[in-house]
Amino acid sequence: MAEAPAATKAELLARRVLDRHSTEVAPDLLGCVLEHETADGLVAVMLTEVEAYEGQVDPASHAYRGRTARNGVMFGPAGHAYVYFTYGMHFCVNVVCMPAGTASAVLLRAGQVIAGEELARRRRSVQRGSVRRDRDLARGPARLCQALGIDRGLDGADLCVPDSPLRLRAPGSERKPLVRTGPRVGVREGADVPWRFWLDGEPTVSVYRPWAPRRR
DNA sequence: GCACCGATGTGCT
DNA sequence: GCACATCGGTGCC
Repeated sequence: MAEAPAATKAELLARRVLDRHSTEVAPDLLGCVLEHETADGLVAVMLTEVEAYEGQVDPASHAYRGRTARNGVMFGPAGHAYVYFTYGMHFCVNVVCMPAGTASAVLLRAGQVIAGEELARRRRSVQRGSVRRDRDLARGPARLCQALGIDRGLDGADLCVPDSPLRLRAPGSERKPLVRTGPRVGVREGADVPWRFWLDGEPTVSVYRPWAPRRR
């Protein structure tokens, strides 16, 4: 019998770890592994960059103006995926934090593909050309979703149960690199809080782009 | 590496 | 209408 890939061995992340404020959960998600199993195979990504969004008290959060059909999952229990569609063509995935009734979530911005690299590369190459560098496979929130094959169909998926197709695993036993913080990418309101977290020296971390006004 | 810009759907003001 | 929790291509340094 074949040995299971290393990425599938670590234990699932306990829901209680996520049942806190996104600002506390976010740094703890660095080094964890998000994996998605489909008929095509399994892709696993070790998270290297995340951002915290604090719901109704955070003007940059989708939940700031209350519950809608789109953001409903954010108001549910911790440990589920909030997947949204943006810029007319991209998906992004969040891990929901805090108990039901309180909206709080961590946006998964980037990671390193540690299993299913061939499938990830195929998914990323479908839309345009070919991906040259390994580090670009899941560098950026929309690219991370594309590499993992995540879309709105996974909105609300439970990340903390073994029979779910989308799962979150605890970090490996290696010593975790230094966590760095800074302002969130691409937000105007709420640009003053350092709620972006990333692993120091990781080449998979996305490029920081401060919000800039649109031209016509 | 950086600046610019078009593609494109959805949820708001 | 317009602003987006974005990306990939082109042009330039």
